[in-house]
Amino acid sequence: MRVTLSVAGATIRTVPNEGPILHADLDAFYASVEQRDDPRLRGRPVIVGGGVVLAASYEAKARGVRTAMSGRTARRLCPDAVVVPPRMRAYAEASRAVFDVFAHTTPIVEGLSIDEAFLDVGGLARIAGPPAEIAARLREDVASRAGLPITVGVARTKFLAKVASGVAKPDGLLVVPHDRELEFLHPLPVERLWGVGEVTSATLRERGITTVGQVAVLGEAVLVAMLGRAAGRHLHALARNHDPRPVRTGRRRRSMGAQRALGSRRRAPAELDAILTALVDRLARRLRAARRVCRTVTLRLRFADFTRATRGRTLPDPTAHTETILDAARALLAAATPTIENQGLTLLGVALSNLDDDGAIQLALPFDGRPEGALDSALDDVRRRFGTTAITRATLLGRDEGPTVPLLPD
DNA sequence: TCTGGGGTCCTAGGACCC
DNA sequence: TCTGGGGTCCTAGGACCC
Repeated sequence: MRVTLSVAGATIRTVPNEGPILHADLDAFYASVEQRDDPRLRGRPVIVGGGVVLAASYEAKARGVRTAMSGRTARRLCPDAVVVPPRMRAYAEASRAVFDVFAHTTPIVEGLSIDEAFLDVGGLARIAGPPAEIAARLREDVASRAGLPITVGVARTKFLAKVASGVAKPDGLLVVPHDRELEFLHPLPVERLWGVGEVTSATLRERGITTVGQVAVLGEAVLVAMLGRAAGRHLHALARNHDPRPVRTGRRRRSMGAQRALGSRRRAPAELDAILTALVDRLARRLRAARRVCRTVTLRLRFADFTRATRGRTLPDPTAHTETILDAARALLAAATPTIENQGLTLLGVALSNLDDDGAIQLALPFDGRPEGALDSALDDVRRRFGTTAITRATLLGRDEGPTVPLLPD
C-alpha cells in the first residue's frame, strides 16, 4: 500500500507504509520563532545570536551560515542577514506549546531537547489512523497552534526515525517503510549515524569507510578495536539496523550547568570571583526552582590555547544552598589558580550533577535554628516578584555584566 | 573561521571495602 | 611476607549532540 501525502507548502514525500515511532524536529527553531513573531523577517535571512550564531533561518543557511559559526564569518557569507538577540523566554514558551501538541498526540513522548522529541504512536492505529496520518496531523497542529514549521520522520526504530527527519528537513515528512529500511540506510554517509562526529568520522574515513553500508559489513570486534567498546558496539548495531531502544518518558535531567566565555583579556582574581559568584547564584536558583538538589560541583575551565579542564568535588550531603555550592566552587577555583595564571583563562563554567529531588533530603538546621536555605528562599521570592535584577550582590555592583558584543555590528 | 551555551554518555585509574 | 577478585564511588578527560 502506498499513501501519498499532500500538505500545502511542505516538502512532500511519498509514504508507502507505517512505523510506530515519530521523530519530530522543529526547523531552525529560534529563527522560526523570530520570523513567526515579526512578519518583516519572513522570507529573509535571519540570524539569532550573541557573539556567535545560535540559529539561522533557512534563508541564511542557504547562504552557508551555520549554527556555532562566528559572527564575522556569518557576516561575510550573508551581509544582508537580519541579526536578532536571542529571546530565550519566547523559545521556552513556543517549546511548551509544541510539546502540548505532542502530548495530545500520544502519552509516550521522550523530549531530546527544547526543539525535538520521539513519539511512540504504536497501538494508536485503531483510534488515530496509520502513523503517516498521525505525523501529517501533528505537523498541521504544530503549524496552526504554535505557528511553527516542523519536520517529522516516521520509522520502526528511533534511529531510523531520526535519520528520516534529518533527510526530510526542512518542513518535511518522511516515512521509512519496513521493507525498505536497509535500502534507505546503507547508502547514507557515515556521519548520519548517531554518535559519529568529527573524530569518529575521521577515523572511519581514514580506513576508506564512508557509507553506513560499509560499516554494516564490518564485524563488531573490528569496530570495537577501531572506536572503543561502547562506540564500536553502538555503531555495529545501528549500521545493521538493530536499534531496540524504546521511547522513554519521564527522563530527568542529570546535570545543570552555566558558563561564560571570557575572551583573551586577563582577568583579576576579584573579577573571576565575581563571575563565579554570578554563575553559582544563577545555577542555584535554577536548581531550587526545579526542586532538585546536587552533590557534585564541577568547575569548567578553558585556557588561552582552548584546551579544556574540569575540577570537581562531591559534597558529603546534597544541597541547593547557594553559599554551600559557592564555597565548593571557590575552593576549586583557588586550587586551579596556579594553572590559570600559567595558561590564561578564556572560559569559566560551573556544573552541578549527582542531582536528586529536594524531597529526598532533610533540611539541616544550623545553630541559630533557621534552615540554611532561609536566605535563599527570601531572595528567590523577591526575584520572582520583582525580577532577577531586583537584588544583586554588592560584589557584582558596578561590574559590567551586560550583554556581550553584539553579533554582526555594522 | 579563532571558536557559545546547554546538555548526555563513556572510559580509565585510584581509593576503599568486603 | 606475599597477596585474589569483585564491587562502588570519585575524579578527570573526551566524544558527541542541539
